[in-house]
Amino acid sequence: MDARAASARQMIAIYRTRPEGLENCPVRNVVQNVFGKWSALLLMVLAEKPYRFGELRRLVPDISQRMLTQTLRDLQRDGYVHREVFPTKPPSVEYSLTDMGRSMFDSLQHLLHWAENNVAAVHAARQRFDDAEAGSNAT
Amino acid sequence: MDARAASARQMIAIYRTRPEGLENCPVRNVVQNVFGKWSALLLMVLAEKPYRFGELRRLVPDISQRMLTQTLRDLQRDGYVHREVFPTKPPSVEYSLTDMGRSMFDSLQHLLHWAENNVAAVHAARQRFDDAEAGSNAT
DNA sequence: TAGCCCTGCTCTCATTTTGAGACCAATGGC
DNA sequence: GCCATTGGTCTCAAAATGAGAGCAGGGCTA
Repeated sequence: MDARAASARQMIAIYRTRPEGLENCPVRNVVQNVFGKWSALLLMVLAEKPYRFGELRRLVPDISQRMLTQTLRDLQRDGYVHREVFPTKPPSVEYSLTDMGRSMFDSLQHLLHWAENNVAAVHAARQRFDDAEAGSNAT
Repeated sequence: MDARAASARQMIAIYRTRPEGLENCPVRNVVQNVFGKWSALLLMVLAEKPYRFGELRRLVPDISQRMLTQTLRDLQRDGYVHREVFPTKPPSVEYSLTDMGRSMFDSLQHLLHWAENNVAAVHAARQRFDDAEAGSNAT
């Protein structure tokens, strides 16, 4: 009917033509990395300006060094992030968004803005759900 | 400078004012659920039309029944999905997008469309990365 | 009336992913 | 010599996920 339904049908169609399974749906394959636990947050930080490894670590203190390394490498592999090593002593590494990363982030921004504008509505929905659940449990 | 950087700064600012940690960043808290491994896919399917539990299971065969139940409950809790039980024998359950779910999905769509249009570019970037890595390993 | 199937789940256990923190090499300052 | 810096990797524990059995309540068929 509308673009929304058409897109869903298209993705489902792509999906169902492949008996091998959903891993082969190309759209999902691309989106999956952006949906990683830390990906969006790092992209958001890097959208502001380039940062060094240690700076990212300080800006996002609840990420482990291990996951920071891994997430940055995944984003670099997909072409969203550029990694540049400077021959200082000790060597420093700077991460920045590529043009493709900026292009993708512009699309991601719509969802982030929706979230900013609807935090209260989502929290209200959660509250209603939890209250209803507690009520039915207490019966 | 632009909206992109302003939004990042805003989120980082919200974040840094809370010594308790990033879990309290309201935007991240909301977005996290949409970024779940199966959330976007289910939203996309439900954007087409309402479906019953078993239908969703057949449409997305590589999701486990456990994760389907759990993801649908999370989406329902956040107010994106409506769950309705019909008193048939045996009872059947229908899941559909709420108005809020549709509103959110419209924002998510931008990213999905970007992915559809850039699958080839991402795959090319991955190929370059993997080739470079293999080359440096073989040195 | 026994046995089997359907619905939409939940429970258990194995595998995978993530987190916490130690360790590393090279260098600079004291 | 000794400790701190850089950007990592390695190991082991905890958490999330997958695979598959079990379950309740009915309707079929025989």
